[in-house]
Formats: sequence, structure tokens, C-alpha cells
Amino acid sequence: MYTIKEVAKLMNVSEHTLRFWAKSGLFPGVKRDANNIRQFSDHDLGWVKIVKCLRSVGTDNKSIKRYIDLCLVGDSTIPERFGIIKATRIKALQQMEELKKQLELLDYKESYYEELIRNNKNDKYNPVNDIKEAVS
Amino acid sequence: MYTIKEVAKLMNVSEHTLRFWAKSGLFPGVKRDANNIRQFSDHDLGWVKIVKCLRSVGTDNKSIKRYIDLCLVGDSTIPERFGIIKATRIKALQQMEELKKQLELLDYKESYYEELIRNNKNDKYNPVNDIKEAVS
DNA sequence: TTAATTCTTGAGAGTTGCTATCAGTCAAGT
DNA sequence: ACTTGACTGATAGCAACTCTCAAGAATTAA
Repeated sequence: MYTIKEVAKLMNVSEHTLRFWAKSGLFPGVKRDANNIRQFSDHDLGWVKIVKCLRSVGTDNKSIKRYIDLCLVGDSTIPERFGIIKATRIKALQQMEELKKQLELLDYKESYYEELIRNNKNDKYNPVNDIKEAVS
Repeated sequence: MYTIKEVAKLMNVSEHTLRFWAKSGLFPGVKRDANNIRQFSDHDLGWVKIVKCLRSVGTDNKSIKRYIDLCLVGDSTIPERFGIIKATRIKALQQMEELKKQLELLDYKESYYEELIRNNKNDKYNPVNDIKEAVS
């Protein structure tokens, strides 16, 4: 069993955010002790993990709640859950591509500045001449 | 020259967001025509591109504004700009790693559901048994 | 030539997802 | 008894959009 603080540290999510997610119904059935303090089980950490995963790909909390609720219903919702996961995976792959592209720009700019510094040049008169192709 | 609508389409950013960014001072010196309508040049697209890049890595608008302003100052700010780009690149790499990790979970869940459907099993009694290792 | 349609504009309201503040409860240590 | 620390819910504040709207110009249709 873990306190909210331990979960926060373990999962690298702030306590505030965990409480916010809990209030939003994203962690079903987290037990409380005699003093009303949340006790996360390993099972509950599973919920935290999937919520964190869906959030990191940009899924909004309402849609996450829907996925959680589908899980609770049982096997009749497997096809829909499967669809959600598949769609989310596609989204993650797209984000990966996008991130790669932006990384290329950053690489380019970094080496541009490197050269600028090495040659003691300046770019005063064209503050964005480190951007070659303008269209993303 | 491009209208805001064209830029939105070209850069895959909403017109609303472009206006919001413009109002925040993220696009310095975008010209207007006789009817006060913004005319983005290719040079301006460069600004849009770098703003989009920094945003996509999670840089907040205030920090982006700072970077833009540093660009406008000229060569004396090259070291600081270099630092910003380097730090941003590191951040992008970390996000890449994080995304990869989440993608693994999604892959796992997808194949789990696939098997579930193939075998016509159900997971009614343990809605999150598709999560093996709970700790992220 | 008038009317309807299509842009664009700025202002401002509304939304999401946190994030921070605060007062209050409880338990353990000194 | 008293302080310290962890946890609680309620509430306020914030960033970054996102949406709605009225106004104004230009293009097109009748």
C-alpha cells in the first residue's frame, strides 16, 4: 500500500495532480484507511499508469474517464477499448514523427549557433537567418 | 505573402492560435495591408516555425517571447539563445524517451486486447489485468 | 446597384487541466 | 500539552488556448 506522496514519487506525478485525477473519477475504488487517507494498491498503480500514458499522448480527461468506465463494465466493452488503444497508439506514433521533425530543427539551430560562435560571426541584421526552409 | 488562413493551413496551427501568438508578441513585425489584414512573409513563417517548435516541446509562451526578443537584440545574445536551444533539444530527447515508453505500454495493451478477442476470453473480473508491471 | 456572402479583425467569454493556497483533521514525537 | 508533518477537501488562480460575436471591407450574385 502507498500513500499519495509515495505514488507521486513513484510515478513522477504531483500529489495535486493525483488528487485532481482521483476527483475526476480516474482511479476507481482506491481504498481509504480509518483516517480517510488514500491507500493505493499495486492494482491502483495500474490505473495511474494507464491514465498517465493516455494523458501523455494528449487524451483529454473526459475520454480517459470513459476508457476507465469501459474497463469497469467488463468484457462487453473490449472491442471499444481495443479501438481506443489502437487509436491512441496511432496518435503516439504521429507525435513521435512530429517530435522527430522538431528535433531536426533544433539540431540545425544548435549547429548554426555553434558555428556562429566558433567564427565569432553575428546575425544582427537578420535575426532569423538560422531558419532555412520556412514551411513546416 | 500569406493571409492568416493560409498560414494556418500551411503550418497546421489554428487561426485562433496564430492570433493569440501574435497578440503575445511572438511574431515581431508582421506587416498589415491597407485594410489592417496581416500579411505573413516567408520570413514571418520562420517565426511561426520556431514558435511552433518550442511550443511542441512544452516551452511556455513567456519563455518563447524571451527567445524571440533575444533574437531581435542581435549578436550579443547568441550565447543565451544557444543555451536555450541546447536545453530545448535535451527536453525534446527526454520527451522522445518518455513517448517511447508509453508506446511500449500501448503496444502491450493492444496485443493483449487482440489476444483477448482472438480467444473470446473476457476480463470481467479484473478490469486492469492487462497491466503487468504497475510502476512506471 | 443593391444584397448576400466571405474574409478578417479585436474584444471578450468560456474551457481544460492543472497548480497553488488555505484551513482543518489526525497521529506521532518531545 | 505542543509542535511537526502528512493528508484532506474546497477554492482560487493561471496558462494556453478555443469559441463566439459584432464590425468592416471586398467579392460575388441577382
